[in-house]
Amino acid sequence: MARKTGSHSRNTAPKVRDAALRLFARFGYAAVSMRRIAAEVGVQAGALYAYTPDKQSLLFELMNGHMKTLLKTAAIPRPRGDILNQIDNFTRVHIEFHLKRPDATFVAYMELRNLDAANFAVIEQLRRTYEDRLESLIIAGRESGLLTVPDSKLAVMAVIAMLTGVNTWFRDDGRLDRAGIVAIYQDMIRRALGAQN
Amino acid sequence: MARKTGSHSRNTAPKVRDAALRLFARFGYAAVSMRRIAAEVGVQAGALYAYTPDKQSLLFELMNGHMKTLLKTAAIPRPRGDILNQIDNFTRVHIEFHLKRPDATFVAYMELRNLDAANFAVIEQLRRTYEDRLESLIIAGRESGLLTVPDSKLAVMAVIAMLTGVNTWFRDDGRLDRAGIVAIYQDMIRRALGAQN
DNA sequence: GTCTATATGCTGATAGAC
DNA sequence: GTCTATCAGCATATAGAC
Repeated sequence: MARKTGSHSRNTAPKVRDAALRLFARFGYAAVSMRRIAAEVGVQAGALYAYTPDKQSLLFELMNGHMKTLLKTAAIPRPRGDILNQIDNFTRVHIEFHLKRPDATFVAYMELRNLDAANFAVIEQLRRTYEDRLESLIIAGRESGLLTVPDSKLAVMAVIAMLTGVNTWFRDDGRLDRAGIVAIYQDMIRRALGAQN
Repeated sequence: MARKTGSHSRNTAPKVRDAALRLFARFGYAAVSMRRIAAEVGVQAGALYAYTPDKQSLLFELMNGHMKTLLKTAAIPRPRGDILNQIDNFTRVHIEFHLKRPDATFVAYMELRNLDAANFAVIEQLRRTYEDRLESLIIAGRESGLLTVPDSKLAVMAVIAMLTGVNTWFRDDGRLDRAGIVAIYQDMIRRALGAQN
Protein backbone atom coordinates (compact mmCIF):
# COMPACT_ATOMS: atom_id res chain seq x y z
CA MET A 1 0.00 0.00 0.00
CA ALA A 2 2.86 2.33 -0.69
CA ARG A 3 0.83 3.89 -3.45
CA LYS A 4 1.06 7.64 -3.92
CA THR A 5 -1.88 9.95 -4.26
CA GLY A 6 -3.26 9.93 -7.76
CA SER A 7 -1.88 6.49 -8.42
CA HIS A 8 -4.44 4.00 -9.64
CA SER A 9 -2.44 2.35 -12.31
CA ARG A 10 -3.11 -1.22 -11.44
CA ASN A 11 -5.43 -1.48 -14.43
CA THR A 12 -4.14 1.31 -16.57
CA ALA A 13 -1.58 -0.63 -18.58
CA PRO A 14 -4.11 -3.04 -20.11
CA LYS A 15 -6.58 -0.20 -20.55
CA VAL A 16 -4.02 1.69 -22.61
CA ARG A 17 -3.43 -1.30 -24.81
CA ASP A 18 -7.14 -2.01 -25.20
CA ALA A 19 -7.95 1.58 -26.06
CA ALA A 20 -5.10 1.83 -28.54
CA LEU A 21 -6.07 -1.42 -30.21
CA ARG A 22 -9.71 -0.44 -30.54
CA LEU A 23 -8.91 3.02 -31.87
CA PHE A 24 -6.17 1.87 -34.25
CA ALA A 25 -8.53 -0.76 -35.66
CA ARG A 26 -11.33 1.70 -36.15
CA PHE A 27 -9.57 4.82 -37.40
CA GLY A 28 -6.07 3.71 -38.28
CA TYR A 29 -2.79 4.29 -36.50
CA ALA A 30 -1.98 7.55 -38.24
CA ALA A 31 -5.41 9.01 -37.59
CA VAL A 32 -5.41 8.31 -33.86
CA SER A 33 -3.68 10.77 -31.54
CA MET A 34 -2.16 10.04 -28.17
CA ARG A 35 -4.66 12.52 -26.72
CA ARG A 36 -7.51 10.43 -28.05
CA ILE A 37 -6.14 7.23 -26.59
CA ALA A 38 -5.65 9.01 -23.27
CA ALA A 39 -9.21 10.30 -23.32
CA GLU A 40 -10.49 6.78 -23.93
CA VAL A 41 -8.48 5.51 -20.96
CA GLY A 42 -9.48 8.42 -18.79
CA VAL A 43 -6.09 10.03 -18.22
CA GLN A 44 -4.18 12.94 -19.68
CA ALA A 45 -1.95 12.42 -22.71
CA GLY A 46 1.28 12.76 -20.79
CA ALA A 47 0.38 9.84 -18.53
CA LEU A 48 0.54 7.41 -21.45
CA TYR A 49 4.29 7.80 -21.59
CA ALA A 50 4.57 5.92 -18.32
CA TYR A 51 3.47 2.85 -20.28
CA THR A 52 5.06 3.25 -23.64
CA PRO A 53 8.13 5.17 -24.74
CA ASP A 54 6.28 6.37 -27.84
CA LYS A 55 3.35 5.74 -30.15
CA GLN A 56 5.33 3.46 -32.47
CA SER A 57 6.20 1.09 -29.62
CA LEU A 58 2.56 0.93 -28.65
CA LEU A 59 1.68 -0.26 -32.16
CA PHE A 60 4.53 -2.72 -32.28
CA GLU A 61 3.67 -4.29 -28.93
CA LEU A 62 0.10 -4.85 -30.04
CA MET A 63 1.13 -6.51 -33.29
CA ASN A 64 3.93 -8.51 -31.73
CA GLY A 65 1.68 -9.81 -28.97
CA HIS A 66 -0.93 -10.78 -31.52
CA MET A 67 1.49 -12.76 -33.65
CA LYS A 68 3.12 -14.49 -30.69
CA THR A 69 -0.26 -15.55 -29.38
CA LEU A 70 -1.21 -16.82 -32.82
CA LEU A 71 1.90 -18.94 -33.09
CA LYS A 72 1.34 -20.32 -29.60
CA THR A 73 -2.32 -21.08 -30.23
CA ALA A 74 -1.72 -22.65 -33.60
CA ALA A 75 1.12 -24.80 -32.31
CA ILE A 76 0.48 -28.31 -33.51
CA PRO A 77 0.25 -30.27 -30.27
CA ARG A 78 -0.20 -33.70 -31.76
CA PRO A 79 1.59 -34.85 -34.86
CA ARG A 80 -0.73 -37.83 -34.94
CA GLY A 81 -3.81 -37.78 -37.12
CA ASP A 82 -3.58 -37.73 -40.87
CA ILE A 83 -2.68 -34.71 -42.90
CA LEU A 84 -6.22 -33.92 -43.98
CA ASN A 85 -7.30 -33.76 -40.36
CA GLN A 86 -4.38 -31.52 -39.55
CA ILE A 87 -5.33 -29.21 -42.38
CA ASP A 88 -8.93 -29.16 -41.19
CA ASN A 89 -7.57 -28.31 -37.78
CA PHE A 90 -5.47 -25.48 -39.16
CA THR A 91 -8.56 -24.11 -40.88
CA ARG A 92 -10.63 -24.26 -37.73
CA VAL A 93 -8.01 -22.76 -35.45
CA HIS A 94 -7.22 -19.95 -37.87
CA ILE A 95 -10.84 -18.93 -38.28
CA GLU A 96 -11.68 -19.21 -34.59
CA PHE A 97 -8.55 -17.39 -33.47
CA HIS A 98 -9.05 -14.46 -35.80
CA LEU A 99 -12.81 -14.13 -35.33
CA LYS A 100 -12.17 -13.89 -31.60
CA ARG A 101 -9.80 -10.93 -32.15
CA PRO A 102 -11.18 -8.79 -34.95
CA ASP A 103 -9.43 -5.61 -33.87
CA ALA A 104 -6.00 -7.17 -33.40
CA THR A 105 -6.36 -9.03 -36.68
CA PHE A 106 -7.32 -5.89 -38.53
CA VAL A 107 -4.44 -3.92 -37.06
CA ALA A 108 -1.97 -6.71 -37.79
CA TYR A 109 -2.89 -6.61 -41.48
CA MET A 110 -3.52 -2.91 -42.01
CA GLU A 111 -0.78 -1.24 -40.05
CA LEU A 112 2.28 -3.08 -41.34
CA ARG A 113 3.32 -0.02 -43.31
CA ASN A 114 3.29 2.08 -40.17
CA LEU A 115 5.93 -0.02 -38.46
CA ASP A 116 9.45 1.26 -38.65
CA ALA A 117 11.96 -0.93 -40.47
CA ALA A 118 13.25 -2.89 -37.46
CA ASN A 119 9.80 -3.59 -36.06
CA PHE A 120 8.50 -4.59 -39.46
CA ALA A 121 11.24 -7.18 -39.84
CA VAL A 122 10.24 -8.80 -36.55
CA ILE A 123 6.57 -9.06 -37.45
CA GLU A 124 7.38 -10.25 -40.93
CA GLN A 125 9.46 -13.07 -39.51
CA LEU A 126 6.61 -14.21 -37.27
CA ARG A 127 4.20 -14.13 -40.18
CA ARG A 128 6.56 -16.23 -42.25
CA THR A 129 6.90 -18.78 -39.49
CA TYR A 130 3.15 -19.18 -39.45
CA GLU A 131 3.00 -19.63 -43.21
CA ASP A 132 5.79 -22.16 -43.12
CA ARG A 133 3.81 -24.36 -40.79
CA LEU A 134 0.96 -24.56 -43.24
CA GLU A 135 3.36 -25.21 -46.09
CA SER A 136 4.86 -28.14 -44.21
CA LEU A 137 1.42 -29.70 -43.94
CA ILE A 138 0.72 -29.17 -47.61
CA ILE A 139 4.04 -30.63 -48.68
CA ALA A 140 3.55 -33.65 -46.42
CA GLY A 141 0.09 -34.15 -47.89
CA ARG A 142 1.39 -33.97 -51.41
CA GLU A 143 4.21 -36.41 -50.74
CA SER A 144 1.84 -38.91 -49.23
CA GLY A 145 -0.43 -38.60 -52.25
CA LEU A 146 -3.32 -37.13 -50.30
CA LEU A 147 -3.14 -33.74 -51.96
CA THR A 148 -2.74 -32.47 -55.52
CA VAL A 149 -1.16 -29.05 -55.30
CA PRO A 150 0.48 -27.44 -58.31
CA ASP A 151 2.56 -25.09 -56.15
CA SER A 152 2.85 -25.31 -52.37
CA LYS A 153 3.79 -21.68 -51.85
CA LEU A 154 0.88 -20.35 -53.86
CA ALA A 155 -1.39 -22.78 -52.08
CA VAL A 156 -0.29 -21.35 -48.74
CA MET A 157 -0.96 -17.81 -49.86
CA ALA A 158 -4.33 -18.73 -51.32
CA VAL A 159 -5.47 -20.61 -48.23
CA ILE A 160 -4.39 -17.94 -45.77
CA ALA A 161 -5.96 -15.18 -47.85
CA MET A 162 -9.24 -17.11 -47.99
CA LEU A 163 -9.20 -17.71 -44.26
CA THR A 164 -8.26 -14.25 -43.14
CA GLY A 165 -10.87 -12.86 -45.49
CA VAL A 166 -13.55 -14.31 -43.25
CA ASN A 167 -12.92 -11.48 -40.79
CA THR A 168 -13.89 -8.88 -43.38
CA TRP A 169 -17.48 -10.05 -43.75
CA PHE A 170 -18.34 -12.10 -40.66
CA ARG A 171 -21.17 -10.77 -38.48
CA ASP A 172 -22.27 -12.33 -35.23
CA ASP A 173 -25.89 -12.04 -36.25
CA GLY A 174 -25.21 -13.39 -39.73
CA ARG A 175 -26.75 -16.27 -41.60
CA LEU A 176 -24.13 -18.82 -40.53
CA ASP A 177 -22.52 -19.45 -37.17
CA ARG A 178 -18.81 -20.01 -36.69
CA ALA A 179 -18.99 -23.78 -36.76
CA GLY A 180 -20.94 -23.68 -40.00
CA ILE A 181 -18.44 -21.35 -41.60
CA VAL A 182 -15.55 -23.51 -40.45
CA ALA A 183 -17.14 -26.60 -41.98
CA ILE A 184 -17.67 -24.91 -45.34
CA TYR A 185 -14.14 -23.55 -45.42
CA GLN A 186 -12.72 -26.93 -44.50
CA ASP A 187 -14.55 -28.34 -47.48
CA MET A 188 -13.44 -25.61 -49.90
CA ILE A 189 -9.84 -25.76 -48.74
CA ARG A 190 -9.63 -29.55 -48.99
CA ARG A 191 -10.95 -29.29 -52.50
CA ALA A 192 -8.67 -26.41 -53.46
CA LEU A 193 -5.72 -28.52 -52.33
CA GLY A 194 -6.92 -31.44 -54.42
CA ALA A 195 -7.80 -33.75 -51.54
CA GLN A 196 -9.10 -37.11 -52.71
CA ASN A 197 -11.85 -37.27 -50.14
CA MET B 1 -2.73 30.49 -76.06
CA ALA B 2 -4.72 32.56 -73.63
CA ARG B 3 -2.72 31.10 -70.82
CA LYS B 4 -1.62 33.37 -68.01
CA THR B 5 1.86 33.52 -66.60
CA GLY B 6 2.56 30.70 -64.23
CA SER B 7 -0.10 28.56 -65.79
CA HIS B 8 1.12 25.17 -66.88
CA SER B 9 -1.73 23.06 -65.73
CA ARG B 10 -2.24 21.00 -68.82
CA ASN B 11 -0.71 18.02 -67.08
CA THR B 12 -1.20 18.97 -63.49
CA ALA B 13 -4.55 17.29 -62.89
CA PRO B 14 -3.32 13.78 -63.67
CA LYS B 15 -0.09 14.50 -61.83
CA VAL B 16 -2.05 15.34 -58.70
CA ARG B 17 -4.01 12.13 -58.93
CA ASP B 18 -0.91 10.04 -59.59
CA ALA B 19 1.01 11.59 -56.73
CA ALA B 20 -1.89 11.19 -54.32
CA LEU B 21 -2.41 7.59 -55.33
CA ARG B 22 1.25 6.72 -54.93
CA LEU B 23 1.57 8.44 -51.58
CA PHE B 24 -1.72 7.12 -50.19
CA ALA B 25 -0.70 3.60 -51.15
CA ARG B 26 2.70 3.92 -49.58
CA PHE B 27 2.02 5.83 -46.38
CA GLY B 28 -1.75 5.80 -45.96
CA TYR B 29 -4.30 8.54 -46.47
CA ALA B 30 -4.13 9.87 -42.92
CA ALA B 31 -0.36 10.04 -42.92
CA VAL B 32 -0.06 12.00 -46.18
CA SER B 33 -0.43 15.77 -46.06
CA MET B 34 -1.60 18.00 -48.87
CA ARG B 35 1.78 19.70 -48.68
CA ARG B 36 3.48 16.41 -49.39
CA ILE B 37 1.30 15.70 -52.40
CA ALA B 38 1.97 19.20 -53.66
CA ALA B 39 5.71 18.73 -53.26
CA GLU B 40 5.53 15.51 -55.26
CA VAL B 41 3.66 17.33 -58.04
CA GLY B 42 5.97 20.31 -57.91
CA VAL B 43 3.50 22.99 -56.85
CA GLN B 44 2.57 24.70 -53.61
CA ALA B 45 -0.13 23.22 -51.39
CA GLY B 46 -2.70 25.87 -52.19
CA ALA B 47 -2.58 25.02 -55.88
CA LEU B 48 -4.03 21.56 -55.24
CA TYR B 49 -7.37 23.11 -54.37
CA ALA B 50 -7.83 24.08 -58.00
CA TYR B 51 -8.20 20.36 -58.70
CA THR B 52 -10.03 19.02 -55.68
CA PRO B 53 -12.33 20.70 -53.18
CA ASP B 54 -10.64 18.84 -50.36
CA LYS B 55 -8.51 15.87 -49.43
CA GLN B 56 -11.47 13.55 -48.92
CA SER B 57 -12.73 14.11 -52.47
CA LEU B 58 -9.28 13.31 -53.78
CA LEU B 59 -9.41 9.93 -52.05
CA PHE B 60 -12.94 9.23 -53.17
CA GLU B 61 -12.23 10.05 -56.82
CA LEU B 62 -9.30 7.64 -56.84
CA MET B 63 -11.32 4.81 -55.36
CA ASN B 64 -14.41 5.49 -57.42
CA GLY B 65 -12.41 5.59 -60.64
CA HIS B 66 -10.72 2.34 -59.73
CA MET B 67 -13.97 0.52 -59.07
CA LYS B 68 -15.67 1.87 -62.19
CA THR B 69 -12.75 0.78 -64.32
CA LEU B 70 -12.83 -2.64 -62.71
CA LEU B 71 -16.51 -3.10 -63.45
CA LYS B 72 -16.00 -1.97 -67.03
CA THR B 73 -12.99 -4.20 -67.56
CA ALA B 74 -14.59 -7.24 -65.98
CA ALA B 75 -17.79 -6.81 -67.94
CA ILE B 76 -18.67 -10.16 -69.41
CA PRO B 77 -18.68 -9.48 -73.13
CA ARG B 78 -19.78 -12.89 -74.29
CA PRO B 79 -22.26 -15.01 -72.44
CA ARG B 80 -21.26 -17.89 -74.68
CA GLY B 81 -18.75 -20.41 -73.47
CA ASP B 82 -19.45 -22.71 -70.59
CA ILE B 83 -19.44 -21.65 -66.99
CA LEU B 84 -16.05 -23.11 -66.17
CA ASN B 85 -14.50 -21.06 -68.92
CA GLN B 86 -16.25 -17.97 -67.67
CA ILE B 87 -14.92 -18.61 -64.19
CA ASP B 88 -11.42 -19.12 -65.55
CA ASN B 89 -11.88 -15.85 -67.36
CA PHE B 90 -12.98 -14.08 -64.18
CA THR B 91 -9.87 -15.41 -62.44
CA ARG B 92 -7.57 -14.22 -65.20
CA VAL B 93 -9.12 -10.80 -65.56
CA HIS B 94 -9.17 -10.20 -61.81
CA ILE B 95 -5.52 -11.10 -61.36
CA GLU B 96 -4.32 -9.20 -64.41
CA PHE B 97 -6.39 -6.11 -63.62
CA HIS B 98 -5.19 -5.85 -60.05
CA LEU B 99 -1.54 -6.70 -60.71
CA LYS B 100 -1.53 -3.89 -63.26
CA ARG B 101 -2.71 -1.40 -60.60
CA PRO B 102 -1.06 -2.28 -57.30
CA ASP B 103 -1.36 1.18 -55.79
CA ALA B 104 -5.02 1.68 -56.67
CA THR B 105 -5.83 -1.82 -55.49
CA PHE B 106 -4.08 -1.26 -52.20
CA VAL B 107 -5.81 2.06 -51.60
CA ALA B 108 -9.19 0.61 -52.54
CA TYR B 109 -8.86 -2.03 -49.84
CA MET B 110 -7.02 -0.14 -47.13
CA GLU B 111 -8.65 3.24 -47.14
CA LEU B 112 -12.31 2.31 -46.95
CA ARG B 113 -12.47 3.45 -43.36
CA ASN B 114 -11.22 6.88 -44.33
CA LEU B 115 -14.15 7.53 -46.61
CA ASP B 116 -16.95 9.56 -45.15
CA ALA B 117 -20.31 7.82 -44.86
CA ALA B 118 -21.77 8.94 -48.20
CA ASN B 119 -18.66 8.11 -50.18
CA PHE B 120 -18.30 4.77 -48.45
CA ALA B 121 -21.82 3.80 -49.48
CA VAL B 122 -21.01 4.48 -53.12
CA ILE B 123 -17.85 2.38 -53.12
CA GLU B 124 -19.54 -0.38 -51.17
CA GLN B 125 -22.27 -0.58 -53.78
CA LEU B 126 -19.73 -0.94 -56.58
CA ARG B 127 -17.90 -3.64 -54.70
CA ARG B 128 -21.13 -5.53 -54.16
CA THR B 129 -21.97 -5.32 -57.85
CA TYR B 130 -18.66 -6.93 -58.67
CA GLU B 131 -19.21 -9.72 -56.16
CA ASP B 132 -22.71 -10.34 -57.48
CA ARG B 133 -21.34 -11.02 -60.94
CA LEU B 134 -19.14 -13.79 -59.64
CA GLU B 135 -21.99 -15.19 -57.58
CA SER B 136 -24.17 -15.37 -60.69
CA LEU B 137 -21.53 -17.48 -62.39
CA ILE B 138 -21.22 -19.77 -59.40
CA ILE B 139 -24.96 -20.23 -59.07
CA ALA B 140 -25.29 -20.97 -62.78
CA GLY B 141 -22.50 -23.51 -62.50
CA ARG B 142 -24.13 -25.21 -59.58
CA GLU B 143 -27.52 -25.35 -61.26
CA SER B 144 -26.04 -26.91 -64.35
CA GLY B 145 -24.26 -29.49 -62.20
CA LEU B 146 -20.79 -28.31 -63.14
CA LEU B 147 -19.95 -27.06 -59.66
CA THR B 148 -20.38 -28.37 -56.13
CA VAL B 149 -20.55 -25.37 -53.84
CA PRO B 150 -21.92 -25.65 -50.31
CA ASP B 151 -22.65 -21.91 -50.11
CA SER B 152 -22.45 -19.52 -53.04
CA LYS B 153 -21.92 -16.40 -50.92
CA LEU B 154 -19.06 -17.90 -48.97
CA ALA B 155 -17.59 -19.19 -52.21
CA VAL B 156 -17.60 -15.65 -53.61
CA MET B 157 -15.86 -14.26 -50.57
CA ALA B 158 -13.30 -17.05 -50.56
CA VAL B 159 -12.49 -16.72 -54.25
CA ILE B 160 -12.18 -12.95 -54.20
CA ALA B 161 -10.01 -13.03 -51.07
CA MET B 162 -7.72 -15.60 -52.71
CA LEU B 163 -7.45 -13.56 -55.86
CA THR B 164 -6.90 -10.18 -54.31
CA GLY B 165 -4.32 -11.73 -52.01
CA VAL B 166 -2.06 -12.22 -55.02
CA ASN B 167 -1.25 -8.51 -54.92
CA THR B 168 0.22 -8.81 -51.44
CA TRP B 169 3.04 -11.15 -52.44
CA PHE B 170 3.53 -10.81 -56.20
CA ARG B 171 6.91 -9.53 -57.35
CA ASP B 172 7.83 -8.86 -60.95
CA ASP B 173 11.13 -10.67 -60.51
CA GLY B 174 9.51 -13.56 -58.71
CA ARG B 175 9.60 -17.26 -59.39
CA LEU B 176 6.43 -17.32 -61.49
CA ASP B 177 5.20 -14.98 -64.19
CA ARG B 178 1.66 -13.68 -64.38
CA ALA B 179 0.43 -16.31 -66.79
CA GLY B 180 1.81 -19.07 -64.59
CA ILE B 181 0.12 -17.64 -61.53
CA VAL B 182 -3.16 -17.27 -63.38
CA ALA B 183 -3.05 -20.91 -64.46
CA ILE B 184 -2.42 -22.15 -60.94
CA TYR B 185 -5.19 -20.02 -59.48
CA GLN B 186 -7.60 -21.15 -62.17
CA ASP B 187 -6.85 -24.70 -61.13
CA MET B 188 -7.21 -24.05 -57.38
CA ILE B 189 -10.42 -22.09 -57.84
CA ARG B 190 -12.03 -24.71 -60.08
CA ARG B 191 -11.22 -27.29 -57.47
CA ALA B 192 -12.41 -25.16 -54.56
CA LEU B 193 -15.71 -24.76 -56.37
CA GLY B 194 -15.98 -28.49 -56.86
CA ALA B 195 -15.62 -28.50 -60.64
CA GLN B 196 -15.81 -31.95 -62.15
CA ASN B 197 -12.96 -31.40 -64.54
C1' DG C 1 1.31 7.47 -11.52
C1' DT C 2 -0.84 11.33 -12.99
C1' DC C 3 -1.27 16.10 -13.49
C1' DT C 4 -0.60 20.80 -15.88
C1' DA C 5 2.00 23.44 -18.88
C1' DT C 6 4.72 23.83 -22.68
C1' DA C 7 8.14 23.23 -26.82
C1' DT C 8 8.16 22.83 -31.56
C1' DG C 9 6.25 21.77 -35.63
C1' DC C 10 2.83 20.23 -38.93
C1' DT C 11 -2.21 20.09 -40.38
C1' DG C 12 -6.30 21.39 -43.91
C1' DA C 13 -7.99 25.06 -45.96
C1' DT C 14 -8.62 30.05 -47.51
C1' DA C 15 -7.56 34.99 -49.31
C1' DG C 16 -5.79 37.85 -52.43
C1' DA C 17 -1.80 39.12 -55.67
C1' DC C 18 -0.17 38.27 -60.22
C1' DG D 1 -3.29 28.31 -62.43
C1' DT D 2 -0.09 29.16 -59.16
C1' DC D 3 1.98 31.85 -55.74
C1' DT D 4 2.73 33.70 -50.83
C1' DA D 5 0.95 34.43 -46.47
C1' DT D 6 -1.90 33.17 -42.97
C1' DC D 7 -5.58 31.21 -39.72
C1' DA D 8 -6.76 28.27 -36.06
C1' DG D 9 -5.98 23.95 -34.35
C1' DC D 10 -3.84 19.65 -33.27
C1' DA D 11 0.35 16.55 -33.33
C1' DT D 12 4.19 14.02 -30.34
C1' DA D 13 6.79 14.33 -26.64
C1' DT D 14 8.96 16.34 -22.35
C1' DA D 15 9.53 18.87 -17.66
C1' DG D 16 8.52 19.46 -13.24
C1' DA D 17 4.86 19.64 -9.42
C1' DC D 18 2.38 16.71 -6.30
